[in-house]
Amino acid sequence: MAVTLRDVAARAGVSPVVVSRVLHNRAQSIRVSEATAERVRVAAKELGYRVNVMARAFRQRQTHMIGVLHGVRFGRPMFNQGSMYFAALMDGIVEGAFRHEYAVTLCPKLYGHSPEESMEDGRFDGLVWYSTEPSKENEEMLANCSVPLVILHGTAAEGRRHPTVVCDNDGGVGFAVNHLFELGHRRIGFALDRRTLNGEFLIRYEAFRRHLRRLGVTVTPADLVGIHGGLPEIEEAMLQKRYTAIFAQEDDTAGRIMQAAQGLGISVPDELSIVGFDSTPFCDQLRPRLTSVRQPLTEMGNRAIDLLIQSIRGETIEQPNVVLPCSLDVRESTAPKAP
Amino acid sequence: MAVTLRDVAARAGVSPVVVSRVLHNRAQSIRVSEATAERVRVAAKELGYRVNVMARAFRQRQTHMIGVLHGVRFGRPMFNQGSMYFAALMDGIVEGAFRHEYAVTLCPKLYGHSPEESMEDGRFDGLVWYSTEPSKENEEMLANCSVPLVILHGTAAEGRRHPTVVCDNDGGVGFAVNHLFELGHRRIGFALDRRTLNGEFLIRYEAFRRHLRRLGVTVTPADLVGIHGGLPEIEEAMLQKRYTAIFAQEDDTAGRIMQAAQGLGISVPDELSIVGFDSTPFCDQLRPRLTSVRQPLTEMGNRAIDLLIQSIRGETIEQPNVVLPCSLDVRESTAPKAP
DNA sequence: ATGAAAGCGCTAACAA
DNA sequence: TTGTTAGCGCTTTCAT
Repeated sequence: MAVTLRDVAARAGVSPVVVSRVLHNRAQSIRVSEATAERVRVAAKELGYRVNVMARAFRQRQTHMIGVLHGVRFGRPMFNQGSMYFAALMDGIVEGAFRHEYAVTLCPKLYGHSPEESMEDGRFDGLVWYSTEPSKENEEMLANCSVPLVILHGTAAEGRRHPTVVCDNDGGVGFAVNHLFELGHRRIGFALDRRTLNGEFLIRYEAFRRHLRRLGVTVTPADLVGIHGGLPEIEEAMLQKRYTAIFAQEDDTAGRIMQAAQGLGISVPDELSIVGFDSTPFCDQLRPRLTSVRQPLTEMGNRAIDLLIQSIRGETIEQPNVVLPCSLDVRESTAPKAP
Repeated sequence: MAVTLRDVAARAGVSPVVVSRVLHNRAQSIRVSEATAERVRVAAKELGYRVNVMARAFRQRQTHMIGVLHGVRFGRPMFNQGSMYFAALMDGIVEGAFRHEYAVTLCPKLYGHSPEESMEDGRFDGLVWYSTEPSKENEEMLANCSVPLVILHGTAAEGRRHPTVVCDNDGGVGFAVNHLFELGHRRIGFALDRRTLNGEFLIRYEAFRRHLRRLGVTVTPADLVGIHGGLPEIEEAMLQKRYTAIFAQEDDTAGRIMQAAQGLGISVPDELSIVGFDSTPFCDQLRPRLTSVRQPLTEMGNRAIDLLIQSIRGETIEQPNVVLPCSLDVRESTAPKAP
């Protein structure tokens, strides 16, 4: 059996309360004489005392643990797969949490059928929700959550009461559009994969249209290249719509388009320029390497934790809706429009 | 205040024990009549009862949480950096843990100055130790740990009492050596970075020598190319020792050598073939892409959890020292020896 | 400065 | 089948 406060107290000839105060109390005054305190410290060391964090968490209703989740209808998160999105995000989340002395937990129940069950089972002081899909079900879950929570990839505009962190999608899309425009492109398509629709695609699509209009380029709804089956839509877009450039709102999608284009004998970037979104390491694995809008995922995770800690502490958050700037990583998949 | 067992019991007109049995007991017989049980379930639902997992963990001395750590003298783990080693490993660990209904926690205390303090503070049912350095300090920590623990990248040979999981380093190195030999290479160096020495480098180095001897190639200790400063050692190895191939026992190191060689005007793979170890996504980002021995990191993490769960359950483990096979991913950094 | 009492929510052990 | 008792280890409150 492990050594408890009681044991230390007995050895030091004091009550358990005193031991608790000496060893664990972080208040300015521990209200114990230095002599007694020293006796307690010695006893604790001799016995090899170690606090039982579960007992403490139970008693204090404070676990110093943060949970990470993303709503239903998706499987468990993968670090080393595809665009490494989750790895980049988690680096920020873990860094932030560690900075505040919080642990980060991946809990199977948060990725199961009814995460709402476990969101408030006393396990987590706070939650980071990295929403990929703005479904009604998910919004309800968020609305009903009584534990501090921060929404990543979300905005305030949707009537939520939780703090949010998002990248400047509009600005990011602007970089991509400007870049393509300056290269001489005028026929530009906006591509998305209907199977992995995220909560930001609409914002990005509207930004896309707005920025092109600003530059005097006409865009029609037909310029939205939806991919769900695979080649057919891409083929149509390439051959019939005769785009000279495509902006894909996710790197994965951009990669698929690049592959499809090459399969059709269309040379990238000579005949078709492609820009992706996220600028994950995946971009460097494509041939040619993918030009992409960089979303500051790690910093977003970091900031989300800052907001979460404030929320846990009950502090009022002056700016609860954070928007972080994007940038453009120009690689090899974009080139001047062929004359 | 949250709804407790007591509240449910009161509403259902039974004692708290009955509620506990109905809602939480997984034994074959809950020893409660179906009528009562139903009443309890209804009451629980009406009140929106949710178990307090901290209270339960405290009481049962079981947290269903697994901790991940790596010993002292290293910082916090990064997912999206360098070779993505940690991401690959964690995918296996998380998958395994979720499969057994365990949560995985990254705890700042496990990466702090004295992880031994927190290894046994009641927080974790078990630990996964992915050791990178076999220091005395770390071995002591392992020896003293009273919580179930599995060592990744370790072998039984070192007198440890914990289960271990490791890749077949000898076989993996054999693949690399055979590959280079078949390409005609005879002057082959073994490179390592002294700043990131891991517990397996010696095994790999000895395997390297053994396999070359087997093929009738002489190897001397001078063929060990140590990198700690950077260019100088690499330059010497390239220009004076006139290797036609280098085997680096880590992808990162291989990458650095590739860069250095190219800086010296040595063409890879035409003048110098390079093979790495791990075959992480990093290999695809190098130019030329790096041929590398694949270590099944994700599967290793997965298997480590299986062992850990057995250990937690107190089951006897028939085969506590798992060795998983490697393979060779041939990419672009190796070519036939120039005539 | 110190201690006594009480209880967080749950479940194991025992009793009825 | 159901209930009573007791206590996990800690900290908060209140008394001394």
